[in-house]
Amino acid sequence: MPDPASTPAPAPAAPASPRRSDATRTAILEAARERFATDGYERATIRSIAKDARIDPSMVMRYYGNKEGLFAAAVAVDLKLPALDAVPRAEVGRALAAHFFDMWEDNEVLTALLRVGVTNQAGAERMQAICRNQLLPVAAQVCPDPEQVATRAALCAAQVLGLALTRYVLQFPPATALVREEVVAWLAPTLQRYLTAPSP
Amino acid sequence: MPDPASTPAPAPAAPASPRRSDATRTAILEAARERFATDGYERATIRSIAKDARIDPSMVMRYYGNKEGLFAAAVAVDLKLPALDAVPRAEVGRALAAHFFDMWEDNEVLTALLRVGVTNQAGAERMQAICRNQLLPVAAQVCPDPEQVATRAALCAAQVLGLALTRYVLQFPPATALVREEVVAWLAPTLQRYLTAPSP
DNA sequence: AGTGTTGGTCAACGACTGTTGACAGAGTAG
DNA sequence: CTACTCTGTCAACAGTCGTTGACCAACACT
Repeated sequence: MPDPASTPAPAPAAPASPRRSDATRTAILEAARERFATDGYERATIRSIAKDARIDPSMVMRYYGNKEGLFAAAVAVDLKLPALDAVPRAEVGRALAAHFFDMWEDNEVLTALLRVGVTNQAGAERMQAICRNQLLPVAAQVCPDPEQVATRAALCAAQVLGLALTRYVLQFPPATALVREEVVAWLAPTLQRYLTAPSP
Repeated sequence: MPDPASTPAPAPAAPASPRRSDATRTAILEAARERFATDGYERATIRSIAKDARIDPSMVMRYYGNKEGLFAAAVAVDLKLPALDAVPRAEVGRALAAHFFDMWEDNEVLTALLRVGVTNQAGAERMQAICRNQLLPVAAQVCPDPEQVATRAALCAAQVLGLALTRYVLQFPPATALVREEVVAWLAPTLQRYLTAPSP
């Protein structure tokens, strides 16, 4: 049966089998991440990715099946969110804002996912899954009402994604001019209120 | 000299010349807006737009020159922002939040611009121009420090665009489930603080 | 009437896309 | 050495894209 997304490993039970093509595989993934981040899904062509990785386009197909498989393999996001019940309740907003800034600032995977999610259904679902699996549990640690956790997490996501959009994708000058402390200082009270304030 | 974006009006000084093809022209623009809003720039093909408008793809080229010209003609955004110096200072956040919600809710041009701006340079510049020409002057009416007007307007844009992204483009369930009063109640204090609060 | 402009259809072009299969060297096990 | 798998290159496929120009019908003007 065809299984294009998985690697054709000879030993199916091998947890880590170093292959001679690992260098090529990672080169493809790196080029793919960069292209997806700067061009979005449609304009990031397999040919351009292959050229960046200095290999033939057919290698991409062999190792990752098709373009969707390549995207799935290239974009794996771990937000590395800290446990919010370990920080003082009045500082969760600041902690989240600082963490998100640091994650976005040197992680082109997040930009790639944002750009792709806007025009590609699979990308949008991936973003939704990340929010549900990674952001929601952390929000649940500090939200007062369990019924509102999803709403409050979505509001936080909206604020963070909105800043990422204007800063990294649209590159509005006032948004790109902000330094770390400014971004954190402006966003912290917003996230704090979305997470812990009583429902308006 | 080629001037593909302008209409080939016989009388160059005529302010309003009703042409026999006006119905076709508006049909093209409506179909283009809808396609750009749902598919983004790359996947909204001229052929699909022409099929929606029930005409031949070559008509699009004749009337709007090329795809970029079509986009420029189809997406003309007027935020219709109210004068903020006319509302009580403590309510500018709520007024803005309510206005943006009403604008986004039944205006697919805004969704089209957001989707296109993420993958198309011209779209991004268009968004930036709208913020600069329409949002900035209104923000200047209520911002305490003239030097910070651009920053505060950008923060408001980030929050509004972030909610639009999660609600209309990515369609996160918690974001789409919010009703008007909830959106306004959650966003109003944020916009109020971004516009009028002292610099953090 | 005839003549020129405008609205619209049709077929095709070159370029580019994702994708496929045939084929050639490098590495390894027997 | 032989046999075989793995890695990589090359050429081509079918389809779609934006775009163009030839051609015809409907109208407007004189």
